[in-house]
Amino acid sequence: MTDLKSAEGRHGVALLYLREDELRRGIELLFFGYRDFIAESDGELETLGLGRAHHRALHFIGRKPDLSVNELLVILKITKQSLGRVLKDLSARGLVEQKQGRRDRRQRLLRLTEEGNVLHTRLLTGQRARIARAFRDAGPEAVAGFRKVLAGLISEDERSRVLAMIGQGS
Amino acid sequence: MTDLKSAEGRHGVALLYLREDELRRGIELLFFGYRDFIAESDGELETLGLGRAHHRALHFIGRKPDLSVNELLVILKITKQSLGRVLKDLSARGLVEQKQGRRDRRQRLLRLTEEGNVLHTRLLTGQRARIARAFRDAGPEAVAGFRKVLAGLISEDERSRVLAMIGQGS
DNA sequence: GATTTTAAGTCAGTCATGTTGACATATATA
DNA sequence: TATATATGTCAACATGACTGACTTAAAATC
Repeated sequence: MTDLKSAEGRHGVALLYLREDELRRGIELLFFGYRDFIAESDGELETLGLGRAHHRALHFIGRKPDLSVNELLVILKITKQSLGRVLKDLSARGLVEQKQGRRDRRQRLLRLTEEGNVLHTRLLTGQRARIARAFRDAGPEAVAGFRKVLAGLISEDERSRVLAMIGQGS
Repeated sequence: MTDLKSAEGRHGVALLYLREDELRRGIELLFFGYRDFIAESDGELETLGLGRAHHRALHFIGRKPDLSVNELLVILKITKQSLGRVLKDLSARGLVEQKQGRRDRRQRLLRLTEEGNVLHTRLLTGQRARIARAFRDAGPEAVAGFRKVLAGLISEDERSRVLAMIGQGS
């Protein structure tokens, strides 16, 4: 009855799920859900003297071995200098190694060491457990919706590229 | 055929959406979707010399005026010292004001000034536009699924409290 | 009424992670 | 040969978190 601003479709149909407070709920759910999901690995990382930045790099390197530094920069959207520090830490701890590219010898291709892979797997397993529980509790249709909405939140000019990188579907 | 680890239900039914790579996709979608969603307000904030921390505080104060400092601390899950700096900035810029609680005079109740409310509205409008587009493109069922999954990602021991705070449903 | 707990604020120091800007080196490409 | 690209590095700085210690005022409890 109240608070239906910008929630009327062009046929006068009330699009209830687009009401202001429904949008606010979506925004806040994203905040709390993301926060708690991401906080999960923190304990494990802390014992190793690593942070979330290291985790992100580890994730994308583990996911696609022989990734170039530049590809990783594009994925993470941080500066070369920021990533440089992270990679130095990971190398120093023997979690990541770099080798010269064969086709392009300017490139330094990144991959996890065996030890790095162990950590990557351990962290990923924890995150998968959490998201798997949420997925299972919510059911397959909900999961499809979850993806659809998140895909729509990705910057339009990168969406197709990002979705292609993430994998089929979406 | 391949990669069905932990994706078989106890009846042997392949729960495709729980396959390892589907979970990974979910994790990555969350990363990219959240990142781009959150990055949106940054420009506007930067021109004011404010950051995301200020935005979060502003959001929850605007959303529930006369919030106590402690309530805000619980919501944001940061330390008193971190919040202190943020509130000092917001007060100094005349965006937030504090008044003594009447029932409990130890409390400092927070609310936005008129100017603070203008900024809050401006930022929220931008975020709403983005999420509204994603919601509209995805449709109501997808939105319901989006919420269901995100609610499931919230820490179990706080979930009901957080969901109650966010609002009806979910 | 005295004691303890709670709400809030503050000072000081540290850490993680991001930023700019400038510059160097090796290699690929035009 | 000249230019562009991929990477790395030095230095300085900003933001937003943290810990630990301590204060003040008010409420709650003994």
